[in-house]
Amino acid sequence: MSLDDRKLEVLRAIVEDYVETQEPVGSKALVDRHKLGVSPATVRNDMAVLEEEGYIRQPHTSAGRVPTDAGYRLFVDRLTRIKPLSPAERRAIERFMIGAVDLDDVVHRTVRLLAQLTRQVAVVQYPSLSRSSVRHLELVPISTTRLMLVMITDTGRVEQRLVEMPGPVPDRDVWDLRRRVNEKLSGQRLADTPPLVQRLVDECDEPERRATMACLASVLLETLVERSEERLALAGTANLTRGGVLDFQGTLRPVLEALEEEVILLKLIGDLEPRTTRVRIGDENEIDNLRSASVVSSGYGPGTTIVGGLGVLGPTRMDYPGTIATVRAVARYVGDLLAQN
Amino acid sequence: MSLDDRKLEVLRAIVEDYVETQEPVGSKALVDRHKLGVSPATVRNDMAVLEEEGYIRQPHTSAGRVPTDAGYRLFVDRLTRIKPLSPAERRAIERFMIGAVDLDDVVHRTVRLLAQLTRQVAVVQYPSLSRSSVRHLELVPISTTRLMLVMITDTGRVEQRLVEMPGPVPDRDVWDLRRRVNEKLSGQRLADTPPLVQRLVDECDEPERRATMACLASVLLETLVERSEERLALAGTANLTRGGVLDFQGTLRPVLEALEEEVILLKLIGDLEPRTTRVRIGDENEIDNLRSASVVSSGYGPGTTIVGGLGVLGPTRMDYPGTIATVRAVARYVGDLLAQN
DNA sequence: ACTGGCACTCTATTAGCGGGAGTGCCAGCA
DNA sequence: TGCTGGCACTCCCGCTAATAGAGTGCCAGT
Repeated sequence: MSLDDRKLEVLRAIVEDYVETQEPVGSKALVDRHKLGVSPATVRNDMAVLEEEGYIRQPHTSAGRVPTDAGYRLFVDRLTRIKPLSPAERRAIERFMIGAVDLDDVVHRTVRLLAQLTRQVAVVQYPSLSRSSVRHLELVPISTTRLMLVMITDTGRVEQRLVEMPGPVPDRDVWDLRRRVNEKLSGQRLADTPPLVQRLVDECDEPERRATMACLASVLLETLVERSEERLALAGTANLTRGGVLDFQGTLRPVLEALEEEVILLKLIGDLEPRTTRVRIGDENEIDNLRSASVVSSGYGPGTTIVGGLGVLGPTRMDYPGTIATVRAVARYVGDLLAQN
Repeated sequence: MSLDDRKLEVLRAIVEDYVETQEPVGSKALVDRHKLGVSPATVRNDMAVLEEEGYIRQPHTSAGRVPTDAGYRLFVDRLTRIKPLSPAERRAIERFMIGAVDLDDVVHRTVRLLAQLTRQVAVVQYPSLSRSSVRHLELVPISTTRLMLVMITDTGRVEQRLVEMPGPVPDRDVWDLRRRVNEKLSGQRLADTPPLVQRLVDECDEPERRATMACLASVLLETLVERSEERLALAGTANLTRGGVLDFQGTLRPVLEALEEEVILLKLIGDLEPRTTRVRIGDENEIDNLRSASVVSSGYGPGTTIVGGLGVLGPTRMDYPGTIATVRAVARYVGDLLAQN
């Protein structure tokens, strides 16, 4: 027994109603609200089948039906009509984003914008270092044996690290280091730098300079490439409390805990494919704490490349079409913004 | 009728028990748990007085007593014996903080440490720009008409801004600008810079350079001094869910909302006096959303100066002595860490 | 293949009823 | 004067029972 058109229509109606009302939906209410052209009894039969197939379930005998994760999945995959953004939303995006002064500002505005538009928790990843190129490296003497290494990427990120030197480094050596490092690394994608950095060390002939360069190199590699520091911004946590304690099966606890872990958040919005919006529903999230949540995420970047991810997290009972549209639009907008640099 | 010693002792007992058990405490339970040397009836009389004076109240007739905000205030002001940190806590602080590689790292570790030790929401302000001095200013050409201005402060903060120039700026001019700006501003406290920056512009004789310098100056003043960008780190939100829904009168909503507003958080941990730990209890917070919360905060910085604030936020029903001790210890530790730079 | 009817199940709500904790008050005692 | 034991009172909490209502599954009829 497969699912004919009407059954799918019934599923859509159930999802839509449940998302809106937050209450299990029964056969009678369904035919009342949606012109399905059949009687409640017929709908009940369809429901029985849908339940059999695992797309809906009843919280208790003789309550209405509620979509399962599989039901939402089917809804998202086959039943979602792309909902164009309202002009109001378009305007909101523009109004929110114009006047951003630097990358920090862009990221913060984006994350708040997302949270506000979707009324959900929003996450935005800073442009990933490994996907950026070096625009400039600066060395600033802090003390005789300490340098501050500042790296600026083409995506506007600025990272700094303190470098402890093996011995005093005179100013002119700093200048020299600075020149050589920039010559070799400027314009290179960060992911490609390791061999270049190694070469830099090898090319030093005087042992002293070699030592300082080695120091610098190790910091560069270790903290900027390997431990490829990803940064995140988060907003809209308060939105978790909408819909009472009903969503998230009683406690926000696990969700809040998950949101505190950068690693987890990165997993949520990582590994994205260009120009697609990914939806992970309930159980599809590998993280146990987020079994009652859904995540809609998308990569962003200039053109079709991806330099980072962004997304929103909410109860599985969420307005998927709207959320997907918004996330996609914002991601595209941010990408264009970056392209302008 | 004033409060004699025993009444104060009763208040202390009530606060301590209530904090521990989360339940209204009655006269019988009190004499059982604390050796007060008097009978329940006597305690009841004392309680009646304490209630009269507004330090405790009963949730319902014939329930036990619960401290009021005023009661906690009295407890904190007069009844708190300073509780020394346990060796375990001391060790935790050290273990947590060693190996911090840069300011970002220090701040993040600190905020997580605070959240973990106090089991509360922790807030840490980055060293305030206005209280820091300029260590170095760097200008990096991004395009012919765009410069990236990078400022490094003595507290380790690195701030960057994009500067849009009125016309193309040749490289040697950039070098010149860079030198002059650094000569004038290095080592100056940021709060003192406005007149100096103005002077920089005045001293330019050629009209072209004057124009670029003016541009630079306006960005410097506007974004770094006036809109003196304060940054914050937050951790431990999940701790709000401890103690069920009982604290915070039912909803986390308002609290979570407040925590999203940087301005509010800054107010909470701002205006601190050196070497003191401030406690704001319930109604003492000006922010309506936080009427059911308490904030323990302290300034930190090298020596007795303050470069930023940190603190924790939790239910009014919190372990004040312990929290105060922890906040103070962490603040001091971070201050010492900064002093080592 | 759809429909109306019907009996059934289960939930949520309400009311009623002790048990128990805690109080306030009072009279007695050091 | 201040503390204590005793006692009646109040109110919450938890339990049970009863009821109303929503929704279902099934069946016979069209």
